[in-house]
Amino acid sequence: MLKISKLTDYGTLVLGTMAASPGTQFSASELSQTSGLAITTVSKILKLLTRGEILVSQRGAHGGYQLARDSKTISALEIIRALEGPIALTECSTDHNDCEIAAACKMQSKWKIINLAIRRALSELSLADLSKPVQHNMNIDLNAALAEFDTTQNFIENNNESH
Amino acid sequence: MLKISKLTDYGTLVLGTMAASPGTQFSASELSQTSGLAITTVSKILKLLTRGEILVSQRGAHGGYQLARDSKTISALEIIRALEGPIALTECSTDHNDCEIAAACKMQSKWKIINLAIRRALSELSLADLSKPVQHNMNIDLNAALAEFDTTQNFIENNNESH
DNA sequence: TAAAATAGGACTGAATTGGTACACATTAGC
DNA sequence: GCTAATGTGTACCAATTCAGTCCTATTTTA
Repeated sequence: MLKISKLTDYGTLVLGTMAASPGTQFSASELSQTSGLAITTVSKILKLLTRGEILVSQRGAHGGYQLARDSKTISALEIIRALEGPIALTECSTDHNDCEIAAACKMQSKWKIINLAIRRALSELSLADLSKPVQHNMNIDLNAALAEFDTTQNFIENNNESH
Repeated sequence: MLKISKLTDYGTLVLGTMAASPGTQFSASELSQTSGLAITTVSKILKLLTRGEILVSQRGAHGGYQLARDSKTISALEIIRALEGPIALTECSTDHNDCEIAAACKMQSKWKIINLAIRRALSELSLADLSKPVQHNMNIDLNAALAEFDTTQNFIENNNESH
């Protein structure tokens, strides 16, 4: 619940190391040593982060990884999304397409709004913020999130199936 | 990731129904019907919420459940905690007591601070807020959370094992 | 061409989650 | 008291997710 997976945790650790030396290229084995994590695990993380366009990779001998851009422009949300996959906003459509529990759909589960609010806050939190001593106010604005949510919801209703 | 489990989602649905009629007692089967959820599932939820002191139960024939107190004084955090168990703040001590990855511990994973901030915000969000149209500003104050985190951390270090 | 490195995908064991089942305890009403 | 209705507790199961590993390309440097 509201938990960050270990992979993401490790990811920020690794990214933190990289953010400390901008423009430097690190190999997976280097990062494995500095982080104390198994090289296989680090590789997996680096792979995912590259796919998420947070890192750029250089293949071949003397290859490695480096940050795709300034750590100030990399958000916590991006990192989470890269390492834990896209965030399922509308899990309703996955299971029961006939939607027996219409009442539940009606309720429009406020959690989604809260999630959205949190997500919004995370998107405003940069890797640089994560690496430095915290001196940052995360502001979660439920009203803005609600507006965003409604837009998404309308989109879904206009384009999709039941409920 | 940062997701609310279905059980919690269902839980707020059920609680929402109950909050709409304060002081009324509902049986599990009633709530099953109004929510469209299986009675077994609803029972499980109600049981957990009772254990979490969010509901009070009346056993026997014509028994049922009702809110333990005013919905304004029931926080989203409590609901989550009741339905998803205590939030593991210090997962570090669970796995590797010898703590090979000291570097990771050093980093003190800022996620925990963020989690704490979110948790703090959730504790200020009441069931009443969840049931009503949203007109509420959730404020996540990382600095306050950081202070709280440090206190917890010191406590752990003073009373516990390695690292 | 050999060595060093990333890329992709498959696989596995463990943990979590959602849901079910059943035996038991309690109470209301006849 | 008996019985039906209802909550309690525990155990269980299937499905999914998660963390981690491994193997086989592919790319690049020297």
